[in-house]
Amino acid sequence: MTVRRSIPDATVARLPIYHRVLTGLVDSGVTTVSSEELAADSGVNSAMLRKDLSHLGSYGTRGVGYDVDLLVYQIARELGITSEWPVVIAGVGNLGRALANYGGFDSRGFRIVGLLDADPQVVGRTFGRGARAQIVHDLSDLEQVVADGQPAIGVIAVPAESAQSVCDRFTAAGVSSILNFAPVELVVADSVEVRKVDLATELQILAFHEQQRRQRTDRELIDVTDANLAGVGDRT
Amino acid sequence: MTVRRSIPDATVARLPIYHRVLTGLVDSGVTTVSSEELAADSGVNSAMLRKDLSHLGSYGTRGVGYDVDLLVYQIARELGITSEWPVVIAGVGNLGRALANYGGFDSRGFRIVGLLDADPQVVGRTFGRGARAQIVHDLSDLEQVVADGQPAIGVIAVPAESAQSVCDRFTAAGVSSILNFAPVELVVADSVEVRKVDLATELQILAFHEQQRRQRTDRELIDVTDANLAGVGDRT
DNA sequence: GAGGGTTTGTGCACTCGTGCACAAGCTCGG
DNA sequence: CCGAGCTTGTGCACGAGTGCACAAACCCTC
Repeated sequence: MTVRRSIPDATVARLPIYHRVLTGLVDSGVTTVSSEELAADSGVNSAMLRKDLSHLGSYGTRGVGYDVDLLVYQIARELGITSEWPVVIAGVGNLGRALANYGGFDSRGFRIVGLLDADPQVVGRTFGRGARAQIVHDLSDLEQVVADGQPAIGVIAVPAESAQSVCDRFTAAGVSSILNFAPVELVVADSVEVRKVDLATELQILAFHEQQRRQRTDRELIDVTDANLAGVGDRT
Repeated sequence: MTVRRSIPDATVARLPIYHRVLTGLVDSGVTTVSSEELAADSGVNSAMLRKDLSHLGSYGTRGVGYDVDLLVYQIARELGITSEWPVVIAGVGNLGRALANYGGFDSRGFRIVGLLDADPQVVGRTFGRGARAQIVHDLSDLEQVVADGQPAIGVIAVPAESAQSVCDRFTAAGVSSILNFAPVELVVADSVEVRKVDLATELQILAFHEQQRRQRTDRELIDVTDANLAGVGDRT
């Protein structure tokens, strides 16, 4: 009798993927799926998928598989998609706009309740289509926007210089979860959770592995020890 | 005598952060830094930082700390920032534009050699400021753009439906590293490395923890077991 | 030149994540 | 009603990552 709570972080990070894949299956009219199929579509090992799902409870049927509708619902409930999450976005540059226009938010329970920017040329403009349209407020009205919309999640898409300041004001206003796109390490109280997405870092990790691969193949061609990397110079 | 190669993945993922923080220190005129300080600025444990850096070699001085300039160079070399990495971006929506305009690319060795989009209204337009300006090519010219620019890294910022197709064409044309922003699990050959950034997933992870926190505090207020969630209601 | 203070580099132990392999349990046909 | 054939759920072992704690090594002062 495992206590339902305390799902491993690694599992939580994968649940949204399963949920997305399963939603696709629902649209395709599939009603039952095996761990093998779902794992393949999600790009993970089937044993890991079963263990992940077992943390939510025992919703599969041995010899058959999982009921797609039931599984979608259970994952949605665990992730909190069943309720609606107000989100506020600071910084309406290209990145902020990409988020404001992102179609997948509504269906996953997120609702943008405020856009903020410091640029007077942007303040007052409207982004987002149809019912999701939102006017951009001045960044100085942050506290008021948070008070009105009561967002639990704040997105920081402002330049690095102002990220910490916006973060401080968010947390002071009661925002307890922050998604940070600015390339700085935010300092926050323990009660606040921060997740970071750094585009340059991701590219650099790819570049590193790319370089490793090239050095490896280089070494297979000409078998020279790399002891003398004195002349660093141009890698043309 | 550890063999220089085979740096742990977890370390590789942090090197870009150290590099960024150190670059900031250089700009501030700092010449020497201790593991304690650098770790604090990078948001990690100091022992972990020292172990990370030890994988590059022994570039610190006991009793003193690390020479900032030397460390910046060594990390840059390890990450491959010393050479230039051509990058091609497919999809010039808000996200693709955010990348095209991102200022931190040049300084980290990345150079955009091609922008691609399927929308005729966007093809032919120019994005990026000054010397980084780039004309948007038609997506059907992907192979030609890759042949001309010889990019090692391809960024996929197209809608989910066309992501796999673009990915296949990228890899067929010789791109061996892919950064995927589309919410799909790409299927590729083993020789190709894919990294994924999914905005909705990040928000859902935050929402999950937010919900956990609320349930925890709720339970402290009213101590009711959640055993009876039988009446789930309509799952139309 | 010697000793105190400081900081790096790393051995060690612990935790977490992953995947194999198999028992438990379901369905369906006879 | 029973057995064959699947598929789930999980015990177990292995590997990777993390952080404490300490020896090794350096600088500076006297």
